[in-house]
Amino acid sequence: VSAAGGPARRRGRPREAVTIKDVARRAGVAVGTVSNHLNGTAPVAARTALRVKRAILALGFRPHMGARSLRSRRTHIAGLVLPNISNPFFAEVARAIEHALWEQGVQTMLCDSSQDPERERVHLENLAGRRVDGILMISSGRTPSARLDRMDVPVVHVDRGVEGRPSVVTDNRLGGELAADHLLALGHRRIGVLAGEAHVSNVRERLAGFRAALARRGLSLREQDLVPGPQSLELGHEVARLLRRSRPVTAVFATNDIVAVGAWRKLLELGVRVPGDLSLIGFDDIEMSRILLPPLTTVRQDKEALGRAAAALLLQLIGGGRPRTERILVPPRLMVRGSTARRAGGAGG
Amino acid sequence: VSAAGGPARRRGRPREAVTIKDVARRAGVAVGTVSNHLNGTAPVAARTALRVKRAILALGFRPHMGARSLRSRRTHIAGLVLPNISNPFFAEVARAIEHALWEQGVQTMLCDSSQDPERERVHLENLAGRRVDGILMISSGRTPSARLDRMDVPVVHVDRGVEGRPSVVTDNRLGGELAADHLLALGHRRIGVLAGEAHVSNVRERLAGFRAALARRGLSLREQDLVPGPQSLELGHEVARLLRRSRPVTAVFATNDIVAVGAWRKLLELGVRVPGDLSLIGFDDIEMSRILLPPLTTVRQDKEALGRAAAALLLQLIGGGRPRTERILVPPRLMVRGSTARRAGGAGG
DNA sequence: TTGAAAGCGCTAACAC
DNA sequence: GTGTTAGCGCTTTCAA
Repeated sequence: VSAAGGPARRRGRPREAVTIKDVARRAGVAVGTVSNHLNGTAPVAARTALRVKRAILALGFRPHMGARSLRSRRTHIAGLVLPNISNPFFAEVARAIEHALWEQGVQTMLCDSSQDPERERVHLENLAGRRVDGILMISSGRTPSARLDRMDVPVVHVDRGVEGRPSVVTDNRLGGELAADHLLALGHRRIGVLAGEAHVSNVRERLAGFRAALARRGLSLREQDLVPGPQSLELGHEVARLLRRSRPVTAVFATNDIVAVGAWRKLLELGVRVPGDLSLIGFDDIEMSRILLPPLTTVRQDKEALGRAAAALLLQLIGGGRPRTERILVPPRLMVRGSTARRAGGAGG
Repeated sequence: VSAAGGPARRRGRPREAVTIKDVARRAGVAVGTVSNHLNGTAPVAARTALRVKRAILALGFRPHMGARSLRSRRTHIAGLVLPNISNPFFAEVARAIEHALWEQGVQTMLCDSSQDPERERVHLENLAGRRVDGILMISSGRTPSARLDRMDVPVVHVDRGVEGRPSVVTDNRLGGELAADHLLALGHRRIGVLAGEAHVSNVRERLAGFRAALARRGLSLREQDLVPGPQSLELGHEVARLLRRSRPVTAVFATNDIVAVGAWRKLLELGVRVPGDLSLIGFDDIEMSRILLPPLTTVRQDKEALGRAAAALLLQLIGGGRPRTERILVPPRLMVRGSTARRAGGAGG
């Protein structure tokens, strides 16, 4: 054995990387043995193990995950594609996902698509190129189905489900019903909706549930009382339009809390009292909803459950076993707070 | 040329991975040539290039980034370690960082430390094991310096600077001064502070600036008017304590907007009018600050600039060139909105 | 138990 | 211009 090369001398910043080979040499064993020790692949004699351990410590050896992945074909990375990490709802879901994955030794590659299908495409491509083990995705709602077909990595949709693909979503339809039933029980009959965009699946579902609940009472949503548009504070401001009707609405359902907050703000500016003059209900239950005064009545999504279930489903898919169900529905919960009240001066029923 | 193997038949989910070798065979060229074509490492004849291109398309070949990294010693991954992605300020910075890195072909590994030094340690270790090209880090403030020393990857601190290490931070000291000067100009003399924790560097800096501005007027912050604690809504609630003094404060400086929002909420509950009875100023300028009524006067941090500068600095460090400066200061900006006003009934000056 | 050696998919020398 | 080949750091047969 020649002494050529010498042990890990450190120069400059990136100190000479120490490899499993260096460890083997120093411990006087074969690289395979070090590997076995590291992974418990095969039994290693206690004495040998000790020497290996010492060598690792002395050299400050750290296994190279990339090289490991090349052989094992597992990167222990999952991609997380979402429309906007600054959106508090997505951020909370992202956090739950990151934590759940991390507990299983999987790291999260953050991909912010800005709700842009093209950017989403590039991210998907990059993730595939990295051979990530799987992908969790809150879709822009405009992801071509063919693109998903071509992925040779398991993809689980979160929050915004996609027909026929593994999805973990809140029972949005039920959520919509909860919102409607709550307002109806308070005597409201003329209800406006700040709706969101039709290509976002959960918006459609919430609306469907909402309409169904109205229909059960023989009521229906008048098209003029529905304001579509991207879910944002600005859409919330449109609440003003719903009040300029000849027969204005007495309650408003916003399909998410951001929109509801926008409406809340506008109403305050306009001097419309909530819930005195108008009841307001949102969806999601982001932290901010609790803070407003009056606090916002809303349909709560369990972000933690959403994230954990999505991570778990993805892990199952990666594991290869076809799981029992590929569509997981997380129950929503009505949070009655201060922004909704019985219809003023109404005849009721 | 034998037909053995045949073209990419897809079976099951993970379709037989097609490698550069397959492409080479199909195009009837050497792997080196394919590589050259892919990377522009060496000129490739137009005719050859065309055949390679065709083969790539036909086979649906996608270069394996992992294998590539193993040779090139560049993963094109940066780690992003932060205390809590659900915190709107961190989320906005994270978004700016992700976008800036992405534009340079670098992907972001999200590591949420939950402000926990131990979790932070494991994340740092994982990132090192992955041989990420660099790390951007919003430290828990309790990261042992030795840990950072051991990293053989460039680390850039964001938002919370660390003495003697590459950092990109808002000029927090100046920010603190801006806040104080604003309140002083409005005639306030007795000012309370909802402070945060001393191990967070930017809290210290903001406080120092705040104190310095007071001192210039011959004033000083009385210890009893300073409430320390983790920056959260709950700390904001403590504003009540500042009002129970024999000579209560007329203005309050919260070292971040979350705390300010907590205070705002508490004050509303208590029937204390803002800014009529009490002026309130925050720090950060998160989206929510604009939405409250009255909107919150605050010291704005430019999250976009912070993120971009941090990404740029990290990229420079990775490139190897020692950049001009390793401590970048982003200027803050006072946003005067509705939550501060001239001291009521004060004698002024 | 342990050692030797063959790759994982790709890049980078170096020949031709 | 293009082909060949030696690794990058690791796991995983297969022998010994």
